[in-house]
Amino acid sequence: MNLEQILTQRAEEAVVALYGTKLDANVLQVQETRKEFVGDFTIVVFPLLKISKQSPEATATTIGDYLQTNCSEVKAYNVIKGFLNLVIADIFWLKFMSETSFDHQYGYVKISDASAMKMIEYSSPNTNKPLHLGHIRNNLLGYSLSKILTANGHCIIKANLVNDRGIHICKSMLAWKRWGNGETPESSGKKGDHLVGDYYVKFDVEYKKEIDQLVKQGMDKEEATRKAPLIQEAQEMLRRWESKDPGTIALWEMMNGWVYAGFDATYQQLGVDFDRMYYESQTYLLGKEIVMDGLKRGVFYQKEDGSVWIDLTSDGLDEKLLLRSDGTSVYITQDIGTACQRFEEYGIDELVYVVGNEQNYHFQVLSLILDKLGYPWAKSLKHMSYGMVELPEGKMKSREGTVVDADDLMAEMIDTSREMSQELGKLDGLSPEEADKIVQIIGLGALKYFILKVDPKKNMLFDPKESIDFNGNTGPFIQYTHARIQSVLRKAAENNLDDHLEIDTNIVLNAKEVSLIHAVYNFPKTINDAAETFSPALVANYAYELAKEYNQFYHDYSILREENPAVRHFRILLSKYTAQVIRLALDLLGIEAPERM
RNA sequence: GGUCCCGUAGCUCAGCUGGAUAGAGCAACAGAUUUCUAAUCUGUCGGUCACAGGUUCGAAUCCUGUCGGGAUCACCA
Repeated sequence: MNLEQILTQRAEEAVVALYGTKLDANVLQVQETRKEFVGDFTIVVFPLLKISKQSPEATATTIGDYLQTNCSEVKAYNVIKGFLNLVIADIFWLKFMSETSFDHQYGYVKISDASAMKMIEYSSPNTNKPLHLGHIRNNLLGYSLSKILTANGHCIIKANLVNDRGIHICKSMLAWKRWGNGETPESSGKKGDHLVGDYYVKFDVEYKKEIDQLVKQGMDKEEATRKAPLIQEAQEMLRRWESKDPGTIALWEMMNGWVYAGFDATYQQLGVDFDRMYYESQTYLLGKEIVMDGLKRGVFYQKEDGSVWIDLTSDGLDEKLLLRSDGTSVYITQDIGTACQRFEEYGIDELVYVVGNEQNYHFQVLSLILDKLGYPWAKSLKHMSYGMVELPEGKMKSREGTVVDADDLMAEMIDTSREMSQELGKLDGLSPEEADKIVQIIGLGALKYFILKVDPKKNMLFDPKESIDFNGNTGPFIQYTHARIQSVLRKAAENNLDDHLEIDTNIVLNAKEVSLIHAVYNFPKTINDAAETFSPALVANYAYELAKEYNQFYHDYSILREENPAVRHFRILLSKYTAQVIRLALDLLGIEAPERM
């Protein structure tokens, strides 16, 4: 039970004792006291006036008196209008400090009683082009969310569904066959995913030329788009792929292999990974039987041309196609199949899709269909919907070449962090390997934090100039605070000041110290909230607040020069815990916290 | 047109299960270094929380409407 819950309970007892009325749940609000007032927690008494039949001030004072007398955690109180501010006894904070262990990962996070098995699908790239900034947001969110859910005691399976088939892959294959001259990643020195992406672009360029040509010859634009020889050839290639033509399959496997090698490198640098890979080439036929079965049971209906539909108009949605008139699957058919497969294969309790908000409608429909099919877990599908990443010059458009490539972006961030580190002399005395490592940690920390600090569901603006700022609300600022605390701790160790770090419960805390402990104390709550709302941004902003809090603490005190050993030990320990919580919070974001920088 | 999301300082963002005088960072200006890392800290400037109603002791927060921005409504994935 945390402090807020204890106080809520005590206050409810107080109301029973003083006014003889039992309150409904949630009538009583305990919240943190705002910085400008004295106190740690505040109870708002306005809702109690009907019961107390007293003025706000009198009610607050009466309850304050009771709590001070009967609740050992409450040391003092003050009343401002209808707000009862409670001051928590130092002994509570000191006990918290001495009883809590931060040494192992999440060791002190209360694991919820019903810890669940969850699968979280993220990344989901196409194999016809390299990853870009939008994928970075997806990957960072997915990876961070999986860590946050793990920290809450859940068992998480990280899954990636690779879209490795379809007309877009055939476009790359065709262009490579025609204009590639046997170019490979080895022969060209290009990363495999970039190489294949280049041929995808090449196809588009040539395809456009053909369309223009046909239009010039008087053909209708739409017809030209359909009848251009290149697109027809690509479609023919897709048919050969689907009939498992050996030559086509071999080419497909070779080029996809290049792409996977490229993706692996990107994933590795970004620091994300997966427990289970799914490939659309293996799953795209799933779901058809389930749809046919649903048709038999009358959940779906068939039109005259043989296509299968579901009518969702009574749910405020539209009619949705499930099987084409030629009997082949569409996107959602496959998703129905893979969802069933996953719940059967792993017995998971929840399936989370990290997918952009342009697919909100799709997932709404998917969940509804599965519900109508009678699957009890249909409501356990969760869509972690996130907004688009925009650039100062507008939206990313691959056609207009305004896409920010993931590999380029990471390289740029690292370069910038190297320049800034060098300017400040931070790399002096480091070996080239050490310098590379630190520069990478900081550059990527800046990128990850910049993206994760924003509420996932909102569209965000990515301004490259601002993202490489290392001051203020940024990843490097938090990393730097952590590194500086480590420096303090090293110094303490050198001077043998940290060898018996038990807490003297008689020392008196000041406002800054209480404020810092309070911030540390809030970490588990933050992780819980982040898991419930699918929002790594809560953890990010928490980490920043904590780092800022520590910087203020540090500037007012010469920790190691403090002469009272008990106080000195306490401050060293508080520094240590703060550093550990910062490191854990950054870890939940997939950001490393270096010991020095 | 239907549905969903967003609108908070010049800019980027917090705050949203209703609570006190709406907060940070950037930018601008003024300061701070005998001390553990100045990638730091302190201060000043900056607001009709898009607008209008409603709910109530109290609304940036909840409801309704309007305006503005975005997404989506394919026999694409």
